[in-house]
Amino acid sequence: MEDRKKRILQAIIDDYVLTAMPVGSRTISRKYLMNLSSATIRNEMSDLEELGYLEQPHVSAGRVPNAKAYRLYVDALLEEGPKPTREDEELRQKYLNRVSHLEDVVASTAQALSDFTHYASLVMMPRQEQMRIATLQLVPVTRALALLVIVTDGGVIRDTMVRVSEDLDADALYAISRMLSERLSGKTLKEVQSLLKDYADHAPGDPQVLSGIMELSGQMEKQAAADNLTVSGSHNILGFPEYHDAEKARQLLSALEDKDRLMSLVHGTGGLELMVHIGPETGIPEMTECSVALAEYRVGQGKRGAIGLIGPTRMPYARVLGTLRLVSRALTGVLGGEEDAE
Amino acid sequence: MEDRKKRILQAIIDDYVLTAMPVGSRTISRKYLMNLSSATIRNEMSDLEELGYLEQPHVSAGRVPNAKAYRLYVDALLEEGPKPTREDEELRQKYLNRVSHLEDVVASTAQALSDFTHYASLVMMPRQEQMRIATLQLVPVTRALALLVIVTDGGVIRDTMVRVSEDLDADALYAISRMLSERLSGKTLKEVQSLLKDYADHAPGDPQVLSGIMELSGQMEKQAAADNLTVSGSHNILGFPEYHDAEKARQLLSALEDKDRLMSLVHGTGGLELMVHIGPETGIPEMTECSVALAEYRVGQGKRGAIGLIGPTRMPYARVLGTLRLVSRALTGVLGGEEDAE
DNA sequence: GTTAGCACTCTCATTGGTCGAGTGCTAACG
DNA sequence: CGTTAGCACTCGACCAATGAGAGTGCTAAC
Repeated sequence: MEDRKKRILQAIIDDYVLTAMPVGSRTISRKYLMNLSSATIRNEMSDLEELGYLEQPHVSAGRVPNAKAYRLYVDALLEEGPKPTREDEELRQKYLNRVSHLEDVVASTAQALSDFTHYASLVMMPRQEQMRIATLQLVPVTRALALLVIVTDGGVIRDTMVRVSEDLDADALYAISRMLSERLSGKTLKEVQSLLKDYADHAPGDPQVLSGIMELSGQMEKQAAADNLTVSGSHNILGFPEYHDAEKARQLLSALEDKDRLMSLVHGTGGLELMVHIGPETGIPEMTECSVALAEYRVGQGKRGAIGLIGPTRMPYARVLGTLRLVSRALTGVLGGEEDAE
Repeated sequence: MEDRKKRILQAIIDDYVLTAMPVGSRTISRKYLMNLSSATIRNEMSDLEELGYLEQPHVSAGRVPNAKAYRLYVDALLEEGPKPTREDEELRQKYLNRVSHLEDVVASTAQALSDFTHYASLVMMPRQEQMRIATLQLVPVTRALALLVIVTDGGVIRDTMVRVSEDLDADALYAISRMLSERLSGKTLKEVQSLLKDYADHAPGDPQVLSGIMELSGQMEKQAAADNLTVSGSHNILGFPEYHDAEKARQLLSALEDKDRLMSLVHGTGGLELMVHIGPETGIPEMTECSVALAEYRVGQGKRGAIGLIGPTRMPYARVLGTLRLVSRALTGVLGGEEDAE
């Protein structure tokens, strides 16, 4: 595509991002490309429409950029890499002085992110399967119930109740814990499951505990795949003119509450630091008019989570991606992922 | 107030709950109280307006019931007690076969509640301060960090990282855990704090651990007051005609994300099983046009949490309260509170 | 005390007309 | 040949006028 067409398309996108109104040829000629007349712009716009980058709501309205247009724009963006703005710096400052649980850090990051950008934000915790067990301990709760606490290398804690035989006292549980802990540390959950199967034969511990752990690890795997995705600040969605229609907004918001479907979206982040799903690319019908920008963060060795922002397709992608990249790097830094912050 | 006035007011409320439109005298005379003419109703309505139960959006619209009207209605309702409907039974069935962590049970209850009723739902976890410690255990995480797990009598688990001196190995930590556990079990968090102060003098354990626990219990108290309130299904709000205006909806939704303010609302449930805040009674400006119905549930001895539904003031209070009561009782049952389910 | 009837008020949806923004096309220009 | 000026045309937004409908308050009769 000729350079001029690109510049015009860019101008249209910029203006549309700003105003959320169809952009006319005259606007472009006056505000963006003063050396060209509106008639010329009209011709080019007509071409761009034919190429599939623009759409016209009705015959005498301006043009509106397309998913295809944003995609072109974003792809260029992703290559050169956005640079942080002053606001980003502020956000970064605000947040660098906290150290705590993974859950808390990530959740409050999401909160801050949505408060700050006025978009809805999304957080996916790292998938638990990939985590390796650091320690494991049984804490007695009642005579027949114990809490199995598993600490993983990323500082993530998981726990579930397991039923234990009644004649095990605290000391016995501790002994079992130590033994299991020694043998299982460094393993992933998947490995634990198969290991335990063999193990059950030689059965040096309480068989009930073993089966408890078996059940737990299965349960944890299931839990790992669900639940660890949260959306916050979804009310920000309502601030956008494209969602002034209550019914539309309702549909989007309920789609955002359906974690399972969102999950599949976030999953597709095949190893890229930044990525964007534009409109229909999300694959979720209710989300054809909005985009999801995602950034990956890391915890420990190679465990990946994601944070993201959700807004109308008409997002200021450069800004949004810049902020996300910054925050995800800071997260990775704070959480001891292998990549350096900044 | 005369019985007839009450009946008319009731009819107005019923119709308004159904239609969300101002109710005229003719409607009442034809649909609800066929033995009275519209003129009579008009006279009564005029009286009711003077008494402060009704309002007129404009001179020739019908009447709209007031917070005061709903209050009268709900008070009567609370006395006689609503009865469960078929739908309630269905909800109850759906949910009786789960046993798990407090957090999970309560959260999924909230989810189910909002899905089912199509209102936004709210859950408050029991205040942690009131909880008594059952066991306490230190789980080593790294050389210098341990996870302090506190199990309370209600099966609620809290944990935080504490820094421990590097020359304590797992066994030493266990020994400390046992000792602390023995001395602290049965105490509330408040008590632990003051106890530890005295305790620090005789210092039989690692002083670092002690100060860690001190810090933690303070932290937990703070945490207890925040964070344990969640709202789900808020998208349902957008389904109501009174929130078809995007700006209004946005304000309400952001108010619902402000846990602190909501907290104060829920707190006022001074020991009643059911309660309702109608419109301005909520004390939250953004919520003058909606009501919050709350029901209490119990965990262990005397620890109280709350579940609730949030909708427009024009809620079908009888249904809503019935459902809430049912669910809260079931919750209390499942979670081993002292009151019996059903 | 209740009701029928009537005049009055106010909202809402409809209609028609105007305005302005924006397009596409054509013809002229460098 | 690309660019531009000009013009006719289209379409939505806005406005005012209009009329129907819903609902009220009041009065007088039952």
